[in-house]
Amino acid sequence: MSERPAFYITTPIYYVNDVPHIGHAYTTLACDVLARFKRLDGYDVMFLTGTDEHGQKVEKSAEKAGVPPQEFCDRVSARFGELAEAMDFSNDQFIRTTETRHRVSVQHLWKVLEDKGFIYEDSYAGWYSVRDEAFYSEDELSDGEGGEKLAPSGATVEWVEEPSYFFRLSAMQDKLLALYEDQPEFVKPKSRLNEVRSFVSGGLQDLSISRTSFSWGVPVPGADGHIMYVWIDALANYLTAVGYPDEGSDAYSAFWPADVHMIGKDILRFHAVYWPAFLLAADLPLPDRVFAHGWWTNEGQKISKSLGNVIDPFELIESYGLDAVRFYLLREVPFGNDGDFSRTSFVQRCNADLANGIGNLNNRTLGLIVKNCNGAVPKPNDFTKEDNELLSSIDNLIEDVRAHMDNQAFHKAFETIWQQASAADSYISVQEPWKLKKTDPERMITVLYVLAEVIRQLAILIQPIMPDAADKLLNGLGIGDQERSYEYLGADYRLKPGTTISKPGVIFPRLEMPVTEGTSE
RNA sequence: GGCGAAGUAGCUCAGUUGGUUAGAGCACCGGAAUCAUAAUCCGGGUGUCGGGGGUUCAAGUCCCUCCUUCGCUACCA
Repeated sequence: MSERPAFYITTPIYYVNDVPHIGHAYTTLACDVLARFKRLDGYDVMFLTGTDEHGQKVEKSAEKAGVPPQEFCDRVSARFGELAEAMDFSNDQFIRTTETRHRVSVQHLWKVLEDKGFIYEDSYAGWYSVRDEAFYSEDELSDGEGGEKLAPSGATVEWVEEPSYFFRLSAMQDKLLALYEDQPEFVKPKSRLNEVRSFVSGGLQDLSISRTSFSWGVPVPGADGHIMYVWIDALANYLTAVGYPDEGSDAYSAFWPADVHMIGKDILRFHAVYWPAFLLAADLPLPDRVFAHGWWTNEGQKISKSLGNVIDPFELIESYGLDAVRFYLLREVPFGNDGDFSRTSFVQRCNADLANGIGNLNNRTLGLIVKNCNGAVPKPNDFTKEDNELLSSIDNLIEDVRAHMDNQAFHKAFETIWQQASAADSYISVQEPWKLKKTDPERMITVLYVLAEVIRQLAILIQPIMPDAADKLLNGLGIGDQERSYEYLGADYRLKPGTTISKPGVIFPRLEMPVTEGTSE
């Protein structure tokens, strides 16, 4: 085991009844950036993602596709693996709930909960619509012409009862409220904590956690015909991945409890209420934080399959390049808020910050060095006040960036970094090295050195969000693979004079604005 | 209906415990420069801080009220 501090971050496991879309890419990207940041910052990181593969919908979809459920899962799960590859995600594991290790883990967790008295058998009853495959509560129903009950969809419903095991969620209310009180950052953003608190304050009903009406799931130990129903099965993946039920394993002792469960706001309750309730009941340590991010709209429209405006991450990468896609998604919108995806804002953002910003800064600086310093990093003379101001602000930048990253405030972290790129542009305009070439070549050398050093640190800092572009920038400055962690930020590892510099290529291509469509609707 | 959040520049948003002429980025306009992917730099605000009332020497910031928008209000994930 290493001496480094551990950091465990998870995405939700994605349901294989769906194909990968921008929402999946977004959640996992946020985790990827944080995971990469933490690795560079000296942490031993476990970054987990995967797929949720059980349930009636999967069973039905497989049937429809004419393949066994497992084969269906293999097929769809692979698509999420392809997304991870296309997005250059650095996950350490890809868990699937159909794996044996997960069955063992979740059955063990079940038994623990049962032994501690949190599980009991009863029957689950309600108004069920066969057509909608869903239960409805009494107040959602309306009366049909023949006196029968109708669902909001207009489908007829019938009263059904099936035996089911229940989890005593109702017994956890006080403990949960105490959790939100004692650990107010357990749920972020804060508005989500308010929602959760108000939900729990209103009282909790016990949770039905098994089914007998279908069979694609983890069998309930010692209860023939029962399979586990979604929550315990799905959420327990976070434990499985680090070795549970072997609480003495290296992975478990290093990584549990998780530091951040990253989720979309749609599954907040399950992570902020059910999950800690299960863990409290099982006497297991609780994760530090559940972060619920917002949703994307597409050009102002709500995204839905029926509207046909789903954003395909593969297509985006194809159109704009991976660096731009990764950057835009986490820079454009305050993380936690909903955001609107638009081609115009995409192109504007990427051109302004990437092509015209860091890309241009790199190009003009290295271009001047190649032309005027024999293609090598020059040896600087004494730094002036202006030089020291620029250098010291970038030497200390990691402090602010780290604080923002620890709050999952990605947009602020990047804003902080880009402010320095902007400061470097101001600096180069004031110093005018292209004029110094004739008037004071020694001074020119120092100015170009300062600029190149700023680029070195900027490139190190942006590795988490744009690993590929950062790699190109660092290669351009001759920075070796072993000199790219955050240890190498600051004044102690300044750029080495003499390093060969060649004419820079275009790292951030300028994107074309989308053709404006006619104003007619 | 109940609970909660929010309404600040054309757009997206910052505005600590109330305290000098309300800020940033983008967009826009003007000027400069020409090393660079025609990129960059400097300057420029045109805001009834949702409406109304109140507390205060002083309110975007506190109180009341009204309007608008959004979220949550349990077993699809």
